[in-house]
Amino acid sequence: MTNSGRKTGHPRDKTKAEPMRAVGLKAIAEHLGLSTATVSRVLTAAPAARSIPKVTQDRVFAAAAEMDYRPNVAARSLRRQQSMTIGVMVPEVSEGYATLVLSGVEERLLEAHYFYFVVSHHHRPEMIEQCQRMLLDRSVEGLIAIDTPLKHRSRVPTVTVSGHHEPEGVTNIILDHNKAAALAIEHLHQLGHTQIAFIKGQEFSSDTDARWEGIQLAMASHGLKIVPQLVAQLEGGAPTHDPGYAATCRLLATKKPFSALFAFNDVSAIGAVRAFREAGLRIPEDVSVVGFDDVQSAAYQHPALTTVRQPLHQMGMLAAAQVLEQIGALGTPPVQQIVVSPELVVRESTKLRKKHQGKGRDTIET
Amino acid sequence: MTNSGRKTGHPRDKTKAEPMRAVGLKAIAEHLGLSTATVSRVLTAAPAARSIPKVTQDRVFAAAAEMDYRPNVAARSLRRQQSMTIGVMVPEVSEGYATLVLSGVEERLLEAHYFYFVVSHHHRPEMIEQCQRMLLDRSVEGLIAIDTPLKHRSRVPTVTVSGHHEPEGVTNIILDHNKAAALAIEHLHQLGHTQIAFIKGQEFSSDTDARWEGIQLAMASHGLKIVPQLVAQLEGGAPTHDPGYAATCRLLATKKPFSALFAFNDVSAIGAVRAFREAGLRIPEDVSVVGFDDVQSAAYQHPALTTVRQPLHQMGMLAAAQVLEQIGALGTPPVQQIVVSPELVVRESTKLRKKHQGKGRDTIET
DNA sequence: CGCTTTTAGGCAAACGATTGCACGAGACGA
DNA sequence: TCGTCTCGTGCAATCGTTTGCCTAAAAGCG
Repeated sequence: MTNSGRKTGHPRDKTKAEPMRAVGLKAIAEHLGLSTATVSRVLTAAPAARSIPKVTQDRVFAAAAEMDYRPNVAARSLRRQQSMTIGVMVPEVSEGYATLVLSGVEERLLEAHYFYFVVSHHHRPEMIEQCQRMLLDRSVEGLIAIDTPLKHRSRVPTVTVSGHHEPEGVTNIILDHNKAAALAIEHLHQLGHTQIAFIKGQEFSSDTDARWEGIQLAMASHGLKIVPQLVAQLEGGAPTHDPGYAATCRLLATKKPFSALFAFNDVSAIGAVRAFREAGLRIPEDVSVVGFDDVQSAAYQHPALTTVRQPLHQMGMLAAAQVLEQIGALGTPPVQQIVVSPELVVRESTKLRKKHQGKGRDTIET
Repeated sequence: MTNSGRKTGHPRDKTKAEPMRAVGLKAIAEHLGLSTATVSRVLTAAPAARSIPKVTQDRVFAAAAEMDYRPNVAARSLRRQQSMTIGVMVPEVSEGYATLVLSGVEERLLEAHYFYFVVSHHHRPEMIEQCQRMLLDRSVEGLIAIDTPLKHRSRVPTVTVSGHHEPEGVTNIILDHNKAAALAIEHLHQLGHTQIAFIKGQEFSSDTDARWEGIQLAMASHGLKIVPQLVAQLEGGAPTHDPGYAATCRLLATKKPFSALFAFNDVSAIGAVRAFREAGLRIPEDVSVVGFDDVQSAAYQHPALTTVRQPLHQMGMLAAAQVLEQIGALGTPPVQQIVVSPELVVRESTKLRKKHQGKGRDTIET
């Protein structure tokens, strides 16, 4: 595929093989004429360090700084029985949704000096099982599952982001899908749209059902009917716009008229836009399109996508905060569910419905 | 910002407090009437296990499986002095470029049973310094720096992806920027474009200079001149299309005519497209645009972006492979540089130049 | 002045897996 | 029959920190 040329390697660096073992407590202790116990207590600000006089403490700190002491994590983990690491499971690393959440997770975790392992399972059920185990084997202290359905809970605190029907004991960070659907439907309804088509999520996506229920509720409360032929479901797991494109083609093939589309997520919405365009339909003049998530590229599209924004970064932070809380059993009690609110971002892909349609695609409200 | 409602928490699970310590070698050994030494040797397939009879080995394996033995990573790391973990530094986790590389890294590392920590530095130099230290403190065995300029090498094998001017001893996975530029320029030239505008990368981006040199070479070899006014530089670190938009506005403000733009990356190209459109210019009819990287959303754009693709996933795999190789001092010798080839992906944003321009923006070749 | 605290810090046992060295028992060659 | 090997396994030290328990001097106090 791509040629890979190689330049000469640098010689295996055997020069001045520094046998300089990393400095440990031992080294500091000897250097100071103290015991490792004392040094450890000072450096970790252990309660027992209260009885150690200020001057000694300062000597220890000074020596540690000067000798550039770095505690050995393996030893510390072994002794303290904690790894300062949590595991994160995602469908794909390269995809917009998960990485946005991930950035929130990272931010919050690093504050607490925790690190995280990421593993992706590409929606393969046996893989997600395996991921869970691999992470536990690495003795993570907690698990965050992003858009990942868990079969059973683990021994460690677990929180899911956009999980549904999770086993007992796992905390779920979830979007208020009813509100989300209401936001979108209300927006479209206000613009005069009554014939609305939908793209449902893939079966494996945890949000699919909850969102659909929200849509049904919202449609009903606006006195609108869902036309079965105007509902298409995403198929295939690839995180590309193709499924959305295909679903939209199916929608168009039914010849049922509609003036607006509410897609399951932004990337399928983008696929839909392309399909519409190829069918000679203009966005938003002929069809209004509402996406979901508000991934970065939604705003860059032409037309810029009107979408329901999920506070993904914040959800990541909440997830991380929850795990940390449950690990440390800190102040606040663990909760079962945290629901966050969506936000409608109106951009260019939605527009007031034409009263008299030009293409025979729209219908006039009765 | 978003309301977060909380549902009742599940009670702190104190029921049947399992004091069931995780099974260790000790447990297996006792259960079998052997010593931990023997069990360890069998399970790790240590050389000394050669003298252990098959039947004993089988008993050990059986017991381990049945008791669901999981080695304690902390203890193993402590003893073996290896963490089976490598550290990855990226500018942002949520951004397309880095995550694509990351997915390659992950794929290759997991095969070798290695995990990785990710930290992002948001282009802040003091942060990248700190990241390096934090990762080393976590005793990673190797470092991968993605689009991240390193000040000095670490004690561990280090490989950069798209790094330039790196300190001695770090391996660099790099794109053939001369070829990349040649691909783009040649494509545009063949389409009849001679007045080409450029968007250079931000100063902090490692690729900026190498790419620019490639462009100069390519332009010269095609007998084309680079017009200084037609060169704008990206400013600001945000991973959004705004810098590209702004740069393009500056380009347009010079009133210098041009019929094609070669952007530093896809997201800036997308920003450029928007700027053009707002200025009443059509893509590709009035201006051809070439992006760079081929991030996911490039293909979803309207018009779909012609771009120079970097094999990012593969670069990630190569990076991971190099680190592993250098860690294990396996067969192949370490190399200083691996260069991969770009690929031109022609989509919809470039087009044969009009001979007689409609808007007075183009020039006729002399 | 005796007695109880407090102050200051050391000893040594964990934590769980790995590994160099050793040891007893049978096999084997002289 | 007496070494000498190889086989099969165990002992115990080690990796670097943490921490419960201890000692010993100094300080407080009635």
